[in-house]
Amino acid sequence: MDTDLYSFKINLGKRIKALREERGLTQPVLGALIDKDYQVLGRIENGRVNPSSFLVYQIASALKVTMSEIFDFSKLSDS
Amino acid sequence: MDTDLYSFKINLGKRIKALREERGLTQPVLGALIDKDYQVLGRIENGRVNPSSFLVYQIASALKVTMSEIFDFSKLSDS
DNA sequence: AAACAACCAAACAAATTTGTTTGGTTAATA
DNA sequence: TATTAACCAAACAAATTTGTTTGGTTGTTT
Repeated sequence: MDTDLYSFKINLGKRIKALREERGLTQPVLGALIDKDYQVLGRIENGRVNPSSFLVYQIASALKVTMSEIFDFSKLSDS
Repeated sequence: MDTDLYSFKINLGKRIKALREERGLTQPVLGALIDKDYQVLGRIENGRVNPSSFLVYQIASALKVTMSEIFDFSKLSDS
């Protein structure tokens, strides 16, 4: 479920981090792929921001996953 | 193609508008479903903003479509 | 030990989105 | 004609994201 903003940010961050690590990419390397500083990714992965849809779209493209894949929070091991 | 921000906003807006109209919903009605003024939707549908991922997520939920469905710009009749 | 890479997090200004109000257009209807 | 609904668009303040710099931690390597 989890439809509030706080949980959304946390889950989105976890999902992006998991997908990035599955591909063996570091934040600096993924950042270079989308032309952003690694701090931008860190902020997202740690759930501190609600990133723009375009930014998530760019991340999905760089990770070669669909948007639905990124937002499929059911794939997260519930902490 | 179309990876620049300008095209992204235009295409995202067209896609949301198309999906909303397919369901016979008005901006005020869809707005009520996500507890937003209809002007917020108008701004998005007309490509004037790059909405937050959470907002798009809420719209997708209200329209009962996946995020990939919303971001599948290939389904747009090329203007 | 020193150097390096990866990452977290805070801070700041600048840019943008968001919430809201307002005025206008168009089409349908009473 | 008058009214209503739907929509576009501009404007404004407030909130938030974004870009960037800085300092710190951890683990690895030389």
